[in-house]
Amino acid sequence: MPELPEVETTRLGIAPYACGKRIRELVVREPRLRWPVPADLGARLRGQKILSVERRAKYLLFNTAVGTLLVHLGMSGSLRVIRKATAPQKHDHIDISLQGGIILRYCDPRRFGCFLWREPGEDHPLLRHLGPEPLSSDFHEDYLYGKSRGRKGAVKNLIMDGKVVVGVGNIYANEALFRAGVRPDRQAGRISAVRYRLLTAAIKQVLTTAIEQGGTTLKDFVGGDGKPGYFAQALLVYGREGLPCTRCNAPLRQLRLGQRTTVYCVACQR
DNA sequence: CGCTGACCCTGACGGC
DNA sequence: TGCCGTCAGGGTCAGC
Repeated sequence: MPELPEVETTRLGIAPYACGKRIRELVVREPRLRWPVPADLGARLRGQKILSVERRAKYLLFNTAVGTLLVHLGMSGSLRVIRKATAPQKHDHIDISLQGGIILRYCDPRRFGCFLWREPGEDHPLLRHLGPEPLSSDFHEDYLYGKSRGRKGAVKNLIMDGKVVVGVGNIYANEALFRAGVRPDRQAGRISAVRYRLLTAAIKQVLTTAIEQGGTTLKDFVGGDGKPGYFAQALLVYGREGLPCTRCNAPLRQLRLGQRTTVYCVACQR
């Protein structure tokens, strides 16, 4: 489920329950995630206080004095707050049991997520080559324009490339391109600086709005009914193939780019 | 270095 | 009902 807004929503939802608490134990029912959960992860975390919960790209970082627990939700993962112990369901692979009885329960049917360890000061390979955060000032029009020069691939693939900018998943790539009026399959290197200004702004806007609306999902999330819920945000193109464009009424078209479904308006996006 | 395609896994859904 | 193919919001990696 998670795109960046949902990861951020998750972070905001669990941080108040996790920060300052000690980890009682890590209960790993299924270690076979994207990479195996390290066998000594529980031993490292036991008794450690969670000093902060940060996010980098779509990774959640649980910082302790002895190192950092690195969590990715993959495609289908969720991490929710369990107030009173209930029986784990089918794909509830890991519990982070906290002092005070709260459990952070990790569910991930497809097991594309991960639980890994980072030593203090370590330059972790999974984080090493990540591009700037899309909502930071490091991500700006000149930066994206510069990155695009010489690239022959589709612009949609460029903005979904984590080495260029992190956190732009398939849904929001589609949405941002529509709002910026840029065709997803256009060669990245052949788009003007002016249009990269529009695109950069659209990416920031669409993610900001989604995070704000993710905030409304927050209560459900923390309340522990387990419903990941999706953003109430109206998606203008994603999932609307064949339906009329909200701007010009032309039927939206679909194609595949980098093995991912792409929807756009032939008339509005150039 | 840039780009493409394979791959990791389960579940939902549509067609027959 | 059941079986089969297709698709799904993540990302890494090998190979050219």
